[in-house]
Amino acid sequence: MAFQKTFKALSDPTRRAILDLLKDGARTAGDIASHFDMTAATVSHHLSVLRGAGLISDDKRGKYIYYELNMSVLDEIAGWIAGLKGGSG
Amino acid sequence: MAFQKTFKALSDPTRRAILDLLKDGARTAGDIASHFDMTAATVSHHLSVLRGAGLISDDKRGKYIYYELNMSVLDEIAGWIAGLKGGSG
DNA sequence: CATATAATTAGACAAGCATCAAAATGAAAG
DNA sequence: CTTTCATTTTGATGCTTGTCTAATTATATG
Repeated sequence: MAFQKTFKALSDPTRRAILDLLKDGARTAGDIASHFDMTAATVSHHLSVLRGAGLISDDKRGKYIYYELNMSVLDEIAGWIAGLKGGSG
Repeated sequence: MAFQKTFKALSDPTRRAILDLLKDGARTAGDIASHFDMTAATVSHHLSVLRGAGLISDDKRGKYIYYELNMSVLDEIAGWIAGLKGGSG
């Protein structure tokens, strides 16, 4: 499975905070960046990692890029955890 | 929450494989190490990271140390994912 | 076109991390 | 007590990563 990118993406606190931010709906890159005490370039990098892991998707509208949560990959993670709990299966 | 150590621990493929190995029951450090193409010292380091994250617990019996899965931390991760899916709550 | 705004990309750097070999700890057995 | 086995710890090394500044792309507007 392609868990590697996903877990790597989730291992950074800023990236998890971005996901938390997006759970209420899509936001622009600038809006997201304004919530963190780091440069827009750094946040853009984090968004790129999240996108590469399939955790978010982007939607360009004019000057803005809207980012949105992508649940399916998170479902796979949840499934993996459930598998650990299930025992030998 | 103290997710940071947990997600960092899960971000390495060897450590996830160790958890997969332990889902069927406790194993000694040597047994675990024998499943990987790396030195016992390296596997010991990974076990230490997993223990530090609360993902496994150890049980020393004589010459051997048995490691065992610890589900409660995984439950917290699953809960966090569920929270993302739930929306604004 | 020139300017302003939104966002990314490029390049550099320090901190962190996985790995190994070698040394050290701890427990059992001769 | 010395040896052996199981495991960890130490110290070193090269790769990865998060961050920044500066430069670049892309879109809208005067």
